Amino acid sequence: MKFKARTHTCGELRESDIGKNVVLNGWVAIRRDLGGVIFIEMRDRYGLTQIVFEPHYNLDTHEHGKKLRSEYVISIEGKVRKRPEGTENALLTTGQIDVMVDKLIILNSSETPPFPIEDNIEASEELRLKYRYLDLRRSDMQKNLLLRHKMYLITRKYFDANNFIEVETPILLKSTPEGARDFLVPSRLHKGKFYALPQSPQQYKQILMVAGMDRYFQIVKCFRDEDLRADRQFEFTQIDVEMSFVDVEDIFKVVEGLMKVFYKEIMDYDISLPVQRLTYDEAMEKYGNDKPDLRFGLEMIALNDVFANSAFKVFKDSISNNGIVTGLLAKGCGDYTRNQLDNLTDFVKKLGAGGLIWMRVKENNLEAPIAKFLSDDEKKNLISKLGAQNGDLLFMLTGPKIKTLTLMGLLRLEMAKRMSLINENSKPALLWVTDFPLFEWNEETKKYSAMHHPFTSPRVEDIPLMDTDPGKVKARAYDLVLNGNEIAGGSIRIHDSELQSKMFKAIGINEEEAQEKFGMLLNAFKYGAPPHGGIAFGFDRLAMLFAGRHSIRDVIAFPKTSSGMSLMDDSPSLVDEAQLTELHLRVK
RNA sequence: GGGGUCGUAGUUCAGUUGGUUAGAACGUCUGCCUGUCACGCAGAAGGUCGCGAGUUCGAGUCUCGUCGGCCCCGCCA
Repeated sequence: MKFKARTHTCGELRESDIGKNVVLNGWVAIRRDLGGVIFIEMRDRYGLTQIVFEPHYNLDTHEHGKKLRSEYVISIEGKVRKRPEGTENALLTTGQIDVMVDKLIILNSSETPPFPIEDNIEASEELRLKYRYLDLRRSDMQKNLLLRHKMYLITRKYFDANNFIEVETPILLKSTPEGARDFLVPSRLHKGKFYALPQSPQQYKQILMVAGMDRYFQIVKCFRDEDLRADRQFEFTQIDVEMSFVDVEDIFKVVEGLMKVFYKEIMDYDISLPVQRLTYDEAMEKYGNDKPDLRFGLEMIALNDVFANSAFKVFKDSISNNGIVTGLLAKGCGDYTRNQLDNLTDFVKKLGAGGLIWMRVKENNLEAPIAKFLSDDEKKNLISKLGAQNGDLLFMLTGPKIKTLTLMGLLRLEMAKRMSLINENSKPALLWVTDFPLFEWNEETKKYSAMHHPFTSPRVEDIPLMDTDPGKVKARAYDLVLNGNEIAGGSIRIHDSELQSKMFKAIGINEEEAQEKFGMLLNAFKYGAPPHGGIAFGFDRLAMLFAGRHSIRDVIAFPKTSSGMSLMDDSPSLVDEAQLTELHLRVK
């Protein structure tokens, strides 16, 4: 089918183009056939233009135009005309003009789409994913992909300007049991052996430092076979960064610089630097979360000293077992009904809490089922410590430290929702969380494991603790948090083999095992590894936040559902027996 | 692995205590209509009530199972 190259896009024509003969190519967005005259809104990536078929203007073309339906692909030639007085459409950038059609070529017809191609549609996400090519035809989604594209450019420009080099690393590599579950790829040539897809290019980027690349970055796909969430997909994109001869502050400077450029170029907003910081311990104690949302306060308060000598058995047991009592003050919520409170109790119980202690503050006293177990002093101290006033509601949780703080952190978020404390338009709350624990106690294996990864450097002053009290060792690890979302995480790495051995020993990996699992990196380190460190951004999450969305699926062209299916291509799927045989596999 | 929630026309939804022929809006189709922009008017077609069992004289509605979407906990170095 012959058609001419467009002279203009569908978002381009203005009053200054009146009188021009133009060619437009695009889709039929909306048809309004008034019988004697047909109006078509023609759409492409750039916008909408109203084209007009009129019998007096061109009888044959008008006749032909009657065939048009939604989403037909057309090419038209016509003359730009000023719209008659009073019929301009201020909602369209092209609303001052019409294109009177001289010639229409129908390049393709279309079945009626299952949902309209427009913004603010009510189609279910399931349907949108099945017909993703139609979903992506919507300007809403095209805007998101355009934003993503812009972010790739900003990223590459920024790192290039700062002397970083983008290097690609392998997609097929050795499986390492540490960390997330690997996606495995069976080897055809090596019977019974497997490659893994990268969870991140961690070891490769460190090796690039050994190779003297000095400053590396990469926009890279990573893969983790873990359950999906609104902000987690099997495959996701990182901005991966590594630098030599640096300490924490150098990394922060580079990252903050990038965030500044992002905000400036995407939102035209000047963020104030440096970004504020909290240690992991502070974040957990005040917000019950290692990625706290600081757009609102609602801080938790540790109450162990208030109840240090409490006769209340629940507190007494908890505190003597090294647990914590944490409190949360909900200002002005003293009028919550018993039903609402039962509902909140249910909320924390379902998350694993034993129960929820609540108290209404009334006439400078506390009204609650457990009030009778507390001494007058305790009540007084509790009120003053939380800064509670009449009409307030307070919550307490007690139990093992991290678990209890986490639960209260979830209640904090729930209360923030109920109290409407989260304003989506408030200024961005950027935050560094620092001094993460180096180790994490694994109850199942009864062993310590690396919280970040086993190449993370401890704080120098904590190195002696690695032998005596591993739980107390802090790492030179950090996360960047934006509005309660972890958007980047990294660490200064170990580059000294003696310290590395100590690290492996602490997490119960002997020399032989270390060589077997991490030999590539350990061998490289024998030949002059510079001190180095880095960070990796969750690119999709960042794009999601800049797009003002609540799911990374909205900024990924072809995402999977929360059960890991692709509704458009119906994967995962069964494969031929022959394929399995070739790969030396048998399905149990 | 666990919790919550949803699944009815192409789409978004309503559907009472289990009871006649399952409704509405939008969309689609047909006819009329020369300035619409949510075009209008008149009419029509369109249903495996996710799927499978069970209870019942009778199931969209109740029970069990199962599949799928979304959210969360666990998990995600």
